[in-house]
Amino acid sequence: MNSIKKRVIMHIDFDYFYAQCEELRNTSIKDKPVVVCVYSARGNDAGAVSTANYNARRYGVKSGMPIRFAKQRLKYTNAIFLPVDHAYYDEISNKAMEIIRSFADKFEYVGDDEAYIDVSNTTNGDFDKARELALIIKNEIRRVLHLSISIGVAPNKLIAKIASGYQKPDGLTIVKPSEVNNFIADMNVDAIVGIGKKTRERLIEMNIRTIKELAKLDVYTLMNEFGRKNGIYLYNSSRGIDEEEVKEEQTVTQFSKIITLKEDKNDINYMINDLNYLTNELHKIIVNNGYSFRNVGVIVVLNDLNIRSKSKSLKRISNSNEDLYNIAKTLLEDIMSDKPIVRRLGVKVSELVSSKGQDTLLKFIR
DNA sequence: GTATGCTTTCGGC
DNA sequence: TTACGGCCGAAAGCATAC
Repeated sequence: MNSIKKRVIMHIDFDYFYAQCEELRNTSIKDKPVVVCVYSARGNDAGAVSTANYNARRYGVKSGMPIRFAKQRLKYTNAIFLPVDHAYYDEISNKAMEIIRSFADKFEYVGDDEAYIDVSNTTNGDFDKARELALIIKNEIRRVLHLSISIGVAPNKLIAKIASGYQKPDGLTIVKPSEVNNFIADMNVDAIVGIGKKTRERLIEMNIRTIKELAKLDVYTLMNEFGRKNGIYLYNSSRGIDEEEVKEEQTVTQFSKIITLKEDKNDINYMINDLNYLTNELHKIIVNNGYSFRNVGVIVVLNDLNIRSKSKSLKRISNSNEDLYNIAKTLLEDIMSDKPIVRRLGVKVSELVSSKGQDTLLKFIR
């Protein structure tokens, strides 16, 4: 029968992924706090924490934290600090994704440690079968790769994503269609992807904090307050409704490259070498992936960690290194006109067009 | 006024 | 006491056109 079938969507999330990878190749560190770090060029342990295992998290260590802060917190432990090794993590990620894909009707890669799969056909819309399948996937990933993952199973991507984070690590949370509304009712509105700080604050002003409170508003009020598109989105998602498909091919939208300067600079003349390096490296990435770009941006992080950015859309697409450098230089001159003290410098390109692409080309012919 | 698209900032991992 | 990456996509802010 080809009638309408209940959708069964899984969101799969690898637990503390980078740190877990490190535990894999050196099992002796497993019982210690493990902190995977991105060290900057400044030495002295300058840099930030990328991921930490749960032994480290118990001490309040979390991603984004300065490395030296993490060291302070773990001073009296036998903690292990390691530099990120993306090549190695990618290798493991690829193997894991291959296994997950083999169980999926449709597979969507989200990142190194995250994927959605649609298993509506495989499970015939049956959430009990879905639970068995999720356990099989977890077991298979554990058997082959010795890796633990968390899975959320739900009727759509929105709820599956919330469910995978509901119990971690090594979690499995099933939310059947009839359970969706109870599952989200008491959560804060920002559990919904798409509700950020501003929207949350505007809702708080309307005396709305939880999803069930949000669901009491009618769609006209929401459209009036947040615009047509956002209003409808809020109306639906507060009811656990989300029609987004699991997309086999999700397209890259930007590439960027950012570095921490060896020392703070407030003079563009001392930043030109770095800018040249960044645009050259970024250009290699663009070319290697077979893209052209229509937007160039420059990002600067000041010594007080405030951020400034400028970007520019091009009249026509380009893939030239000269264009990239010249535009980036102009943007940087603009940013540096009042001589702020700069700590980090980055360049990005967006509005990408695959050079081999067919359909994508059409919309750029004017 | 609203919808759309472009620019800038935010936030997760 | 302080301490601070490198990416990405999403959200927010703003400009422009009807």
